[in-house]
Amino acid sequence: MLQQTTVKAVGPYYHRFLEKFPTVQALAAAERDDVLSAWAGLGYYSRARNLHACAQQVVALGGFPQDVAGLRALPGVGAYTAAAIAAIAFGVPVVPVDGNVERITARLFAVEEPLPASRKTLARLAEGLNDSPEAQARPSDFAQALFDLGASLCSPRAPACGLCPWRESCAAHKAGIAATLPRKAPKVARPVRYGAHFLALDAAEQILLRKRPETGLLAAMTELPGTDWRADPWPEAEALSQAPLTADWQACGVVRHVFTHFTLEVTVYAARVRHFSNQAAQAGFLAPASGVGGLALPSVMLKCIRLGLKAL
DNA sequence: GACGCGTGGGG
DNA sequence: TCCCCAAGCGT
Repeated sequence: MLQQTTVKAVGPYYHRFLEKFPTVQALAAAERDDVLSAWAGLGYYSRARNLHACAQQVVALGGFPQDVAGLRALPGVGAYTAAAIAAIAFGVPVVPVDGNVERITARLFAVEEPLPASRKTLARLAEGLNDSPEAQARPSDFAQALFDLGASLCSPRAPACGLCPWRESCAAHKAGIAATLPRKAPKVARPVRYGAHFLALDAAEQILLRKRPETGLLAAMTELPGTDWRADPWPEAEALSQAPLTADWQACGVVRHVFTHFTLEVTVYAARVRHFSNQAAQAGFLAPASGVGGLALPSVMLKCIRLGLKAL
C-alpha cells in the first residue's frame, strides 16, 4: 500500500484491509472483487491484484521466502519491497532504496546527475550506507531510520541540515546544494482528455454500472457507462448517442480528475427511469444508489456518481 | 530506459 | 490554481 502512497492516506485502508483479510491465507482465499473493493479509492489498482496473487503464491509455497531473491520473485514485489521485507521482517542486512533513500544518497554523495538516469549510481552508493557494525546488527531499525531521516530532516524542499546527524559527512551540505538535490529530468506536460458518463436511477433507487476491461487503466474496476476518454471534447449529441439507454438525459456538470499522465474532464449526464429494461441491465449490473460503498469504484467514478445523484 | 499506472495533501 | 510529491512495479 505504501508504494507511492503516503502513510496518512494508507492508514485507514491498512486497518480495514487487515480486519477483512487478517492472514495471508484469508487473503489468498478471498474473491478478487472483494480485494479490489477494499482497495477502491487508494489508486494504483495493480497493487491490489498483485497482492492478491502474491498471497496465493505464498500459500502455495507454504510460507514467505526469507531472502531478497525469493521475495523479489513474488508478484508486485520489486527491488525496493524485496529489500524492505528482507531487512524489516527477516533481519537481512540490506538497504531498501526508495525515494527517501535516493534523496539522502544523492545529497550525501552530491550526485548531480538527474533522476532517473542516476538511479543505478544511487542504488550502488546506498548499498554501502549500512557498512557500520551498528547498522549491520540492526537492519530493520537502520532501514526505518533512513525512511524517517528522509521524511523529517532530509526532506525534499527545505532540508533541516542544521539538525541532521550526518551533516558533517554530507557532500551536498558542504557544497551548499542540498536543497537542490536530487535533480530531476524535466516533466512532460499532462494532456487533457474528455469523456461522458451516464447515471440512470430507477424507481427502486438503483443505478446502472458496468465493469471495466481486465487490463489497462483502472483495470477490472467498476464504472458508470460512458464514452471513451479522448483528446477532443464530446458534443452533447455525440455523447448522448452512446448513452446506455434512451432517457431524458440532463447534463449536470463536469468532473475534473487528475491521473498520473493525463487530466480527465467528464461530463456527467443523469436521468430518472421507471425501470431498467433487460437489455439495459444486461450491459452491466444494478446496484442500490445508497449502497455504493462496497463496490470497486475508483475515486473518479465516485465523484461522477455524487454529482449525478445531486442533480436528480 | 521509457512509459503506464491513482489519489490526496501541501506549498 | 498549479505543481510537486509519496515506503514503486511491470512491461
